[in-house]
Amino acid sequence: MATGRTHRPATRSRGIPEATVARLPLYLRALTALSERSVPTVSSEELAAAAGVNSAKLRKDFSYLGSYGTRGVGYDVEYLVYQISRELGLTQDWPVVIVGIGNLGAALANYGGFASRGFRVAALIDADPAMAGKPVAGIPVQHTDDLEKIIQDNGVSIGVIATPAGAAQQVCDRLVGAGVTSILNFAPTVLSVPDGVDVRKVDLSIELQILAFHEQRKAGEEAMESLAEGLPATAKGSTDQGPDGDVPAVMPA
Amino acid sequence: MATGRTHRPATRSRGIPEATVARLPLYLRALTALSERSVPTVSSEELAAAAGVNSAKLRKDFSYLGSYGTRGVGYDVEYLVYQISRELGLTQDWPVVIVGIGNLGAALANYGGFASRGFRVAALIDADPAMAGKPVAGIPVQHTDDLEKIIQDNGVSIGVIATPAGAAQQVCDRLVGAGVTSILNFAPTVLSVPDGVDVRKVDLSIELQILAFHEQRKAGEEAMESLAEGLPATAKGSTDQGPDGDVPAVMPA
DNA sequence: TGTTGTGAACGCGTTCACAGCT
DNA sequence: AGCTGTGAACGCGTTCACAACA
Repeated sequence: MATGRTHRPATRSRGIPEATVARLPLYLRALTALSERSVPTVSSEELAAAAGVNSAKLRKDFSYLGSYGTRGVGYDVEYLVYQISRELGLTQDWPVVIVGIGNLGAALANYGGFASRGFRVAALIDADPAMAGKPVAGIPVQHTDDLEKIIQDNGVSIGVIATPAGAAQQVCDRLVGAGVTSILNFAPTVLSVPDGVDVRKVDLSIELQILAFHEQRKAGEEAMESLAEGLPATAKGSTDQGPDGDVPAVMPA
Repeated sequence: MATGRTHRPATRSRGIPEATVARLPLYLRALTALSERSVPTVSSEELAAAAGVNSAKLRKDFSYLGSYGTRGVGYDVEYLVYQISRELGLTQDWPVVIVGIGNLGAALANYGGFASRGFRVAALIDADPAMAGKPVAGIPVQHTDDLEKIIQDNGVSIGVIATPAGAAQQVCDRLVGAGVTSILNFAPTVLSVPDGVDVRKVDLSIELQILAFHEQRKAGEEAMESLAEGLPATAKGSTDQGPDGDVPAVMPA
């Protein structure tokens, strides 16, 4: 992946697996909910259930951060919230720009979960001159011409691309040129970026296609079950019942 | 993950790895672009570059589908488009409902990539009576009360949840109760569903937090490099330069 | 000659199961 | 007695490298 390669041999201990990183926000959300209910401690079992993972995985994940639990007791909620927040870099403020203020861009700008966790929408940028100055979610839209200046003035290192596919690479190049090193891409295109820049993508149509694949398979199985219908009902598989409940994880390159 | 477990021992050959399934839409997109430019064939190398993966991975992925290439030549674009579409179940029409027509729901309803590939927005549903009847993206919004009837009348098996977090589980339960077996969840909550129902989630705030983690790390490395500044400039690691260029991939739940 | 298809090696992530603390 | 922390086993996915073949 484009994820900033580690360069140095790594001092060991600073090696949190990517899969673990992807789950930390999940744990943090569950912990925050517990914190709001003033729950003082949780066991790995309870927290895992709330986050939708299994407890062994959760414990191993936490073990990469350090030994923050107490044997026989569980984890201190407040303390864990702090540790994970710190690990994720949420104790600092991250100014973010959103480029492309169409339906989606506007929705993102209005999204509450943004401000809540260390992220601040520093600016909205659109190529349409007619949009310029118009406030969206209380923030005036600025024109693409000023992109570089906006990035630099606000010290932005995270950019969100919500433009049409055709404009995405160009916007990406300008963002990167202006100093952005992390990009969240909603446009249905593969972005190419220099080494050291992280890209994560969110793609509605890909998600739907993956669902369709499984949906189709289910339909096929139903048909097969219909065929086996009249049969003496042997152990027909009963939907297997795996431990269930994994969570998607956007994997890096 | 909640992804439909395979039940039966699997006839072998029907075993396409989940990671491969997640990349098929990517290949399909690249192939569609080539097709529009009337390119007749591609090599694994070219196609892989367009899709942002490496060629060995692409060839192995295709090998799970069958032997659709020609040695010494490459792959026939049209043929591959068809094969992948069929494999993903896109040769049929998938009616989809979107629940929660706020900013995001409206953006999704307006999203063009929907209709393009086998998906059709069959209905928009919202809990706000004031929205009822109002058209969004040309489709009249219907009230939540009629959810079950809408699902059944339209034969919907894929639902998109774009409600606030608080309403998501309840909406999910009703969708599943009405027969939906695949859910794309935009609400920031862990949904619990019975076995056999697939859930994929798209979570802006999680994505940003993952980016923040890497961003923070980069800042840390810069600081370390500053420390090494005055030094005689040994091989300072030169960003290692791995084969580079992968792309994130949203993994299933 | 050029490119696919794939066995084999490898590495990462998950799960198991239990030793180690409280 | 209870729950965490983790070594070890396992399985999936990626990468390598080359044989097969048009």
